[in-house]
Amino acid sequence: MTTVGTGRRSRARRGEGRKLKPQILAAAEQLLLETGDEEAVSIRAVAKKVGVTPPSIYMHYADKNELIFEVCEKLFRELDELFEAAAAGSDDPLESLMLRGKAYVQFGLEHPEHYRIMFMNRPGSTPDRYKGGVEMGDGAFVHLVEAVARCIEAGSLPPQDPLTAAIALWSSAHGITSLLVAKPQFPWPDDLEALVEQMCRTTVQGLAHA
Amino acid sequence: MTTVGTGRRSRARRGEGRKLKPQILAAAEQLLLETGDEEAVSIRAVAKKVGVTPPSIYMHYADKNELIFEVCEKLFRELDELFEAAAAGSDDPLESLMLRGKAYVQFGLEHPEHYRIMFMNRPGSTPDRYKGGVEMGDGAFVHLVEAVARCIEAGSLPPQDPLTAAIALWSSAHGITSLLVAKPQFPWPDDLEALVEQMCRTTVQGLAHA
DNA sequence: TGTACATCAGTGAACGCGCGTTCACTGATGTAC
DNA sequence: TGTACATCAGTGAACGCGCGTTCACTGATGTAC
Repeated sequence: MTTVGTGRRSRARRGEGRKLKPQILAAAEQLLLETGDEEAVSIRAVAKKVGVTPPSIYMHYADKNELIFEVCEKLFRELDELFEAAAAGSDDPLESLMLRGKAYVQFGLEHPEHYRIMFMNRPGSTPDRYKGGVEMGDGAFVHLVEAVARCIEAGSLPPQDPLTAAIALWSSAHGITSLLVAKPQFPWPDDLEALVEQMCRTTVQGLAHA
Repeated sequence: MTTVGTGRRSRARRGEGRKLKPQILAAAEQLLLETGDEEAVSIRAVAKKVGVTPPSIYMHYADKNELIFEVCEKLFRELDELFEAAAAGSDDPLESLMLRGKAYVQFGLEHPEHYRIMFMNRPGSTPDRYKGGVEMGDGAFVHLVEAVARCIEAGSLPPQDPLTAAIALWSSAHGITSLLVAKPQFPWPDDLEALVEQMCRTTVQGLAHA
């Protein structure tokens, strides 16, 4: 467990109190990554990691929910950017769709605890501010729907509801990802990459023959 | 919150101590169902529900893990039986496969918290006794692989690895189920049944064109 | 048939833990006069 | 340039909570003699 910034932290100058906020956010995220355990991200643990006492967290975040929420918000933003970058890897719309799927699964496997929080958590633990907005709705999912629509326009997929098709794609990528994350000791085949590839291909294939 | 058995419980006669164990198990399961919250299933809450003091739980279960484990074990057994019954609904092997998928999703939607524990939980919370056995490995999954193999033998599906195909089917059913469970406030289409139907069909279709 | 005794199925009180959160405070820093 | 003062960025101690688990016990019940 490392401390963010200087080990022994000195109080910020007047007017510079805001500097602590991003450090708290970063500490929360790092803590999640290091421990791989959502429950390890407590106000007390975050405060300790930043090098500050627990009550001072409340100067920057109303409560624990708000902190966790901001962590998630940040992750979702990064996720969307990641997908767009991956999708840009091919000009063929169908191939680009596959790249999205693979990037999705790869993200999940590389950051299982992040993935868990984002996609496998009991709903309602997130604060009121989000009204179903963040999730997958704001960025990544909308972009996925658009990508599917482009496939249909280009004739790579037969005419169909892009929303339903996008849900199918998301579902299948999420399905394999979350099972791998939740059941690592299941007798999975050795070549995971091939499994993911096949899983994505099966769904795309299924949509192509809808 | 109801009490299992008589409200004011009288101590069991000598030699009849074993009678409490199944009641504890039932209380734990009921508590999960009623509250829809895994964290509500604490030793103390279970004891209260049975009408007994917390320490007496330890006469029947070594610790909390063992109790939770037995709850899961029971659920998995029931799940397997449910699938077999659903699959028996059609003689056509491919249709039978679809019925399995739909039964799977239906179970998840009807018992979201059970589903969460069984398929969306962090691994490692389960005790040592299970070595990857219970899961989906012992019963239901093996039966799914066999069902896929029958489809291939019958010529309903082209020759392919039944294990990989079964994983694809499980993944897609799990994908849509777990997303619906985890993200109820996502703007899902109104007709969920149609969505599930389509999801299953897409995957089967994809396997048919493998 | 009566009685001493071992056993069994629990009870009641307590342990230590980490948690989110609140409250009254402190002390360095900038600002107004 | 000097000083009183308000403000800001925190601190330290404590709150009440529910948790899993342990320990010494109790009192009814069956059994052996």
